Amino acid sequence: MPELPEVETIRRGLARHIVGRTVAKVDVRLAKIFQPGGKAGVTRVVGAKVTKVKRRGKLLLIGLTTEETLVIHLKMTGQVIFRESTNIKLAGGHPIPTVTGDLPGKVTHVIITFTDSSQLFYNDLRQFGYIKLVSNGQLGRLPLIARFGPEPLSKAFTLVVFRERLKRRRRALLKPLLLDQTFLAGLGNIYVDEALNLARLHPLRVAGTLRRQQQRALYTAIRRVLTKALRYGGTSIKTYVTVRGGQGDYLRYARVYHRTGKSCRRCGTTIQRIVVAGRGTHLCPRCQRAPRKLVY
DNA sequence: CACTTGACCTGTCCGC
DNA sequence: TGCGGACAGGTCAAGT
Repeated sequence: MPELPEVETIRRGLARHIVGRTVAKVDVRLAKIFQPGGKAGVTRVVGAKVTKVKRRGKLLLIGLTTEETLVIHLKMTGQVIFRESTNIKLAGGHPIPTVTGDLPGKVTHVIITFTDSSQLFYNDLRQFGYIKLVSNGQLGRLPLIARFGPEPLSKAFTLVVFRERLKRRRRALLKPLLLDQTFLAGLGNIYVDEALNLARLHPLRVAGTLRRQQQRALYTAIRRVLTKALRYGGTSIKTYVTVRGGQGDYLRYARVYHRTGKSCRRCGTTIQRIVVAGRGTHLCPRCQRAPRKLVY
């Protein structure tokens, strides 16, 4: 599920709801999700107050007064859902659309209860995600974080920086390159396809062959796509929900992702699906011309 | 260096 | 209705 726009949407929701709350209890139902597991980790969190909620790449970082941080990776199907209290209905009175429809449900693996009895649920159908507890001093040394590339929406990520990084990876193919979190932190399968289409570049183009104008187009496309997705609260396919259980709306505006067989919004050509880097890849074969001599 | 594949899991969907 | 296979938003390690 969650790429930068989804994780950032969740971050904003969390920041609004849990900052200042104090952890009363942590219920770990599936041990491997909460690391370190056992009593040790749980004990360190109980009594701590949430000071801030940040994001780096696709990671959620929940800062605690204990100088430790809960690091959450949602991977493919993780959900973080906040409920004010067990007795208060959600806005609109709608049930929370989790995978199973229940909350907690059978895919709820961790429940954090705050002292005011509000709760945070970690759901994960495929169980790829995790919650780690890391001291703030060690945060930057987490392998994932240590190797992250720039934040695509940050001021520091300029066209000049992008060009420099492309130069260093000139032999890479665009799709795997953009999926690589050490190149840029936060893009995933959806927004890579979207950005490449907007920039009119084929996923199998070799990075070093881009003309300057195409480098610029790609840079702009990445930022525009992410910004737009953020505006619509991300993309809900199957399991992504916001902190309040809402859906992201970006799929309505998607250019190619999840649109195999439909017509390109720009030229009407049928959107194609190919496999690149082992991932389903969507493109318009007319807007995104295949590199010379490439047959797939 | 850089790509591909399989692994980690559970569920859905589609064709037969 | 059942069954097998492909596929699903992400990383990681291993192989080429």
